[in-house]
Amino acid sequence: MPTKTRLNFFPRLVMERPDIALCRVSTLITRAAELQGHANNVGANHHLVLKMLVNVGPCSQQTLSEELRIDRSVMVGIADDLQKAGYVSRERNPDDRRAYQVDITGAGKTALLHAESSVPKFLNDVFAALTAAERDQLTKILAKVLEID
Amino acid sequence: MPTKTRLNFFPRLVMERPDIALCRVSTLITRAAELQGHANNVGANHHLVLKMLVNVGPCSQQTLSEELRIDRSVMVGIADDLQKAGYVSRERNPDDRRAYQVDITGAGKTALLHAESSVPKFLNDVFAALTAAERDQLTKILAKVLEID
DNA sequence: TCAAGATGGTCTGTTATCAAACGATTGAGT
DNA sequence: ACTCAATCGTTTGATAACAGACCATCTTGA
Repeated sequence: MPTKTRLNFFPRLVMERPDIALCRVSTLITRAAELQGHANNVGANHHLVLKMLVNVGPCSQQTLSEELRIDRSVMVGIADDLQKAGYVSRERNPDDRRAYQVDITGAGKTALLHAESSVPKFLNDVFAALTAAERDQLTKILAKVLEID
Repeated sequence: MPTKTRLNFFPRLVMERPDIALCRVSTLITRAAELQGHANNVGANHHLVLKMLVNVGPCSQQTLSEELRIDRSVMVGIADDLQKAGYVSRERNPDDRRAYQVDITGAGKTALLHAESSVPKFLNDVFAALTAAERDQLTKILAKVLEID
């Protein structure tokens, strides 16, 4: 039988089109997260919302979605989920009755702590091939790319 | 009126969870591509298939999808599109009648050349914030992360 | 030769995401 | 006071991608 040909065409593509490589890595991350169960990248959006609420206090859905780069219409579902789980409260802002005032609850803080505890392991798995220095470089480069505001 | 608060919470997230930053960058790329019309990231998959066919010759859909990290079931649609456009031929492999023999046509080569010509500008726009050295670093880091075969 | 498993391509259902439109509310200008 | 545009949250429709099942074909091993 014809042995499986190893083409290794992709590395060349990475050099020529890093943008596509970025997309591939990001789907790779999603898969890795799914393998590890929840609280990593599956539910990453929920995770981020809780994290932000702890760090900056009560927010409107709009603020959350702008700051976290999550679409407004997606944020609706996330807020639904978190509220249903009892992780956030969601009251109308009395000063602006269009907006909600989303805030994290005690249960939400507990859940966040639990989720956070599994993050280091996850990152280690995803970026296993990278040295600490390379991870720092990557982080800085990504921050620069995202500085589009 | 209360001035729009700039929270800048996201940079902190980039430091703590580069995996999420990667995902955000990749959606950012998709958006940028859409703004610029086609032949960049919109249709990136089609582009990649043509590019690979030129470089490695006729392939089965399976080989294309493995090498390019595109799901088999997605590859079906891509091959359909390319064939319909006259950019590839698609005949059964006589040695293995399960598999197709996908090959690029003259029209496909022309289309690829045209698409390639707009890539440098696109990459420049997406990675505008990065120096040449940083782009090299990013490319190398991505290649390393993807070295999961 | 024949049965069992692997492989190539396809199709269906599910999920995540975005764009666009909508009602409700707010703010600005007149 | 009144109108008009902007904003907040929501819903709907569209698209991309993946998982899983499916059939046809090939390969392996008895």
